[in-house]
Amino acid sequence: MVRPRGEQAAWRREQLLDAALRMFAAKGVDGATVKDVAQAAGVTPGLLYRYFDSKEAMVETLLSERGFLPRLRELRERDHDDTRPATEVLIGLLEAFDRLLADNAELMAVFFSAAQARAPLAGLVDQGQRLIGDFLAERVAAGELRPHDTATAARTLFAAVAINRRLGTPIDVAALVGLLFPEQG
Amino acid sequence: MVRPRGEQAAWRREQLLDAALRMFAAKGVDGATVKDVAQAAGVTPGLLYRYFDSKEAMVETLLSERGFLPRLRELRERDHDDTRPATEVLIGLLEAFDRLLADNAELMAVFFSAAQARAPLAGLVDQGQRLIGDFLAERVAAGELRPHDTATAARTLFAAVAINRRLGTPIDVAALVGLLFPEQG
Amino acid sequence: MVRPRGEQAAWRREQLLDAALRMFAAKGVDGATVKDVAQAAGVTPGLLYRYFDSKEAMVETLLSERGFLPRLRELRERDHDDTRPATEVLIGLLEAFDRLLADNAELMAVFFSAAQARAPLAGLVDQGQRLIGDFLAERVAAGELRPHDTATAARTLFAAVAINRRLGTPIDVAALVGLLFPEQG
Amino acid sequence: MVRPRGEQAAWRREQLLDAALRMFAAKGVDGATVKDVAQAAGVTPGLLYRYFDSKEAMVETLLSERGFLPRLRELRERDHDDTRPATEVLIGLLEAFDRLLADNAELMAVFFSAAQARAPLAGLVDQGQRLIGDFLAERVAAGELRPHDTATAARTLFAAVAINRRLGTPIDVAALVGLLFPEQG
DNA sequence: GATGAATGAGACTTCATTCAT
DNA sequence: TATGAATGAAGTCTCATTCAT
Repeated sequence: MVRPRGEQAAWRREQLLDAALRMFAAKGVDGATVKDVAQAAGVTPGLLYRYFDSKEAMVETLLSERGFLPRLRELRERDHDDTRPATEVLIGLLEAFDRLLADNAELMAVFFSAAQARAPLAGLVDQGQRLIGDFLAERVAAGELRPHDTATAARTLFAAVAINRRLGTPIDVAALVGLLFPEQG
Repeated sequence: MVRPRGEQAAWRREQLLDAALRMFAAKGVDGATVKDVAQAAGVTPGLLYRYFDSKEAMVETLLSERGFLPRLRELRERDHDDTRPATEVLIGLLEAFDRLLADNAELMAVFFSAAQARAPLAGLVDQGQRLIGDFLAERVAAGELRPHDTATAARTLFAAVAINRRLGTPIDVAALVGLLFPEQG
Repeated sequence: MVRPRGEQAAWRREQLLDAALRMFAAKGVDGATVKDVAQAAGVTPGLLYRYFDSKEAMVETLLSERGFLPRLRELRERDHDDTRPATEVLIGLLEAFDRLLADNAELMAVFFSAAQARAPLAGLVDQGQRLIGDFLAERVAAGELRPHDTATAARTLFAAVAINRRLGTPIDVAALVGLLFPEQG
Repeated sequence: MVRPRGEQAAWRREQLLDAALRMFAAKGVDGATVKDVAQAAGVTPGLLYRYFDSKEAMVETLLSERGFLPRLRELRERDHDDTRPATEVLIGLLEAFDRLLADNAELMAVFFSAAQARAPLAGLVDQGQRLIGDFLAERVAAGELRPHDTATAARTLFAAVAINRRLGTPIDVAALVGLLFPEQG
């Protein structure tokens, strides 16, 4: 297929992905029809096929191009050599992460809805946990935090933020950190 | 419609639900066809409609009749007046909970797959968190555990167990509890 | 796919093939829609898919199950040890062949229309030519016919009958045979 | 619609017809898309519609403008008062005809593929048979060939050449003529 | 109680055609 | 003249659901 090129084409492509994201999140990947997506974008269904090979391809594009990983990496780099106290940095990190999930609630929904999308979801979780775990290990190594099972701690922190955000009942990150590192408060 | 009655009918009904659960978990609610379910049960599609109004009704029945709540309630009652140390009981509780999720992996999948299943899922989480939260509060009141944000702690513990079980990477419950209550070890 | 079984199912299957043959012949394989075929059979399009995997499969079934080869073989066997004069038998053979094509005009049309159906068509021609060629060779060997290029003769006789039948301008078989074997008249 | 004029326009028109012929022959008239044709011509689909009303119109143009008749007429005129022996001229005539079909294999394919192309095909056959029939009649009248059913002979010769060329198994024209006119060898 | 042929609605997708640029 | 984004109609196929047996 010859895909449209040029500036306007790029814009249209993004617009279609936006619409797809919205509909897939709202109705589930299977529940939303190509017609739904087209209507949401204000075009006719046929047009989608000038930009994507299939509905399935739209989902994949969404998952890969709009995945969390790029933004997760940003987070990692930004907070890398922060000199503030560990708990403060950790709170910032978790809040940023929570915000990331909040901003991408629709994408989250697609992650959960996409039929065989267990892999990308696991990848997200894995990356997030590693990000936090590495940070904890650093600060333990630096003697700032008491020695502890940093891997389990990371998984726990991550899980607490993620599942509660997903359920629309965001957790108080400061309280969460205070729970695991009371001595630091 | 006249629904079948009697002993054999009840058995068949359960059999159909079993098949539905299996197929819905394996292929997603939308991905599994009525024919899939019928085949899995060794009957023909038409028969399903003598036991359920629609495919949709099968999902709802699964979600309500086979929900976690009954088994959650069992957990709550069983461990109510346990006299062992708090962390020990907590570990037992979380492990039981983890097992519950493991035993019902298929049901979990349906919970996540069914578009309209957000509410029941939230209910499960809510109940689980309350169960743990109440227990923590009890033991804080009894002076056994240090005063802390028991609600947040409950949500955290629950989340850590649930999400990791869901992802097929179960967490070490003892380590988890040790993380939140190190002084108790 | 579980294909219908039983007597009525077999009947329906044939009925659908009949309808398909009719429509494919009338409008061409590409020109006739599944809906056309279904309507011609007095059913809904969906039903076709209980009996055939796809439209393409219908064409293939038509070409293989309703091919000419079985009937060609009958011809061959029937006239094998005929003791009448060669030209008389030959005329009978060609007439039978002409009738075969006439009776299956629709199938012929499908043969010509089916996208990549060059192979079956070539097969038909090949068989027909061989049938005639073998007969001629026999009678030459028996000294009844003058020695000649029997292969070319067979191809010629076959072609003359076939193409003219196809074009709706059937040829006079006796005249045709008289042309090639004037001494025998 | 204003059709392009001028020299370049005429050239482009031919180029588009070339591309159409190529694609229609390769994939069948229904199988080849307008986009296929445009791509084969190195232009975009929209352009076709400045030169032709529709895809259908392209087929018709191909059938009428690129028909065999003009070249058939050439043949007729060229060999009109040939003084060579009848069989020799006949062989030349059939060979020229065979070559004509070979050169236009693609056009032949379109003739067979296009649903509505029965008429032009019949016309071709008719013209070809007449051409040969007239020649035979001439030579019979001149006393050079024995009296025979020249019409049937013409149809037979024509059919033998045409069908075998179409099937990619060209016939030996000299052998063919020798078959019908052995006394002339 | 159980079957499975049949339906009807709708899903995804393709493609000839148009039209603003 | 030429482009190619966009449309609308239609095509193939799937599937939840019904119903005569």
